[in-house]
Formats: sequence, C-alpha cells, structure tokens
Amino acid sequence: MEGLPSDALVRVAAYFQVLAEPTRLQILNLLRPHERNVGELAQLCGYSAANISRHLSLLTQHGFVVRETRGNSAYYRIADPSVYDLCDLVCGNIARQYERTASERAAFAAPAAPRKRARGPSG
Amino acid sequence: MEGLPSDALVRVAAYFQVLAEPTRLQILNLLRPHERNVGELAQLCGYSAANISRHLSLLTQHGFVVRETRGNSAYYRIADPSVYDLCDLVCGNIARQYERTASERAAFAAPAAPRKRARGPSG
DNA sequence: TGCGCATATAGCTAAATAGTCAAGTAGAAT
DNA sequence: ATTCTACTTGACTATTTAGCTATATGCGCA
Repeated sequence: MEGLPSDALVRVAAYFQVLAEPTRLQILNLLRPHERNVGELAQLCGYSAANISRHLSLLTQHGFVVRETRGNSAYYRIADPSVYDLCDLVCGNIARQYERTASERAAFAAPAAPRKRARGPSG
Repeated sequence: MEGLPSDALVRVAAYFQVLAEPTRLQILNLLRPHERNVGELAQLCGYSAANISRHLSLLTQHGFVVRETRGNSAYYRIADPSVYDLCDLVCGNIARQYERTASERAAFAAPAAPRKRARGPSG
C-alpha cells in the first residue's frame, strides 16, 4: 500500500471482493472448525449446491480454501487461517464505527430536528 | 465471526465491499499522508470529480473518511487509520498466495525451463 | 456395462454499481 | 446581484454477479 503500482491496487481490491459476500463469509465461518463437503455447506447455508459450488470455486481460485476429493464428494478446508485475523480486525473496526454513528445519532435523535441532507460543499 | 448472526455477516461483507474497488483504495492511499480535496483526488486518480465525489460519499457513509468544508472546497481525511493495518495484512496474504501459485506453476511448467525467459526456449 | 449420487458447469434473469455527462447547489470573487 | 468555481446528484449505459434450473461429468456400486 505504500507505493501505488495500480496493478497491486487491483489485486488487493479483488481480494476484498472475494470477502465482500455474506454467503462466502458464512462458508469460511463454517469451515473454521473443520473441513466440509459441498452438500453440507449447501444445507447449512440454505442455498443450492450449484450456488455453493460456485462460491467454493471462487474461494479456491483465490487461495482461500483447498479442495480435496474423497469418494465422490469434494471436501473443502481453509488454506490460510490468517483470513480470520482479517475478519476479526474488520469486526473491531465496525464496532468502532458503530460507536461513532451511535454518538452521532444520539446527538441528532433527541431534538426532533431531522437534519436536511447536504446539498453542497458546506453541507 | 465466532457466532454467526447473519446480520453481522452482511455488515462485514458490506465493509469489505467498500474496499473492493481499486479507485477507492487509491483514494485511501492518497489520503494516507494528509487530507485532500475532491479536485486533487480526481486529478490524481484520473477520473471525473463526479465519480470521485461518489466514491468519497460511500467512504464517508461507511466511516472510512471524514469530510470538512473550507472555502468552497470539500476536504477529506482518514477517519480510522486502522484500515491501513487491514490493507497491510491483505498484502501479506496476497504475497503468500503468490508464492503458493508460483510453486504450483513451477510444478506444471516445463520442468527444465528457467523461471525467467532470459534466453528463450531455443536456447 | 449401466445406475445413482455428488459436484461442477452452462445459460439465464435480476440486481448492483462504476463510469459518463448534465444539471443543481453553495460559497467566493467581482 | 451576478458570475465563477467546487462539489454533489440525477439519469443513463455497460459490466459484473448472485441466484436459479437444467445438463454434463466423475466416482462408487451392482
């Protein structure tokens, strides 16, 4: 992030894009304790196996999970647990944002003055 | 990320979604040393001010940056520097993925071929 | 060899969004 | 007050993508 070879920005953005989907986050979460196959994940997520298979394909392409076939099932497991560090960090940031917006709401809520939306540089 | 209230997953995904865009990452990068106004950012990014203004609006809504008007310009600055920790972590993960895919490539490419194409296949 | 199950992929639809230009709004300068 | 400059927003287009169903592929089993 220091120097900005725009190629690197694209790559980082693609990484974030993979994580920018609730279903994929749920999959990663379900894989946290141990590996699972597609059918299990589909049932637990409440989506079709085709859909989950797609998500798993994307996660595999980007190196988040690893695929292993046993019998006629495909088992997936986490490739790099550091993705959870990332998520924990994000949760912390979101909590902080919550506090910030909460105090803003507290400042604006009571006086019954719903502020007009900013329509120019000065807001 | 431990328990999975699906509401939290949606929120985390939305957070990642904001970062899943090269232009927004570039903006955050440009704001790292000091605040900037919309025109500066637009010129440095090579996009229209309208486009950058939209990105900044999103970044503001999600609490990544803070807006302050001075004169008839709008200056933006980073609200929470921990977003850079996040990006650094991602860069590390990407580097690791690179190594992994690189070794995979090495396994599949011509076994005797040098990694660099300095001399070419004809020798 | 053929059947049945699990997974992957093709094709489609609907929704989200990054970019554009044009128009609107607010403060500064004259 | 009028004009200029900076920013924001409306309307539009093109692209991406999450979900579906239907079909293809691969493996175990009889």
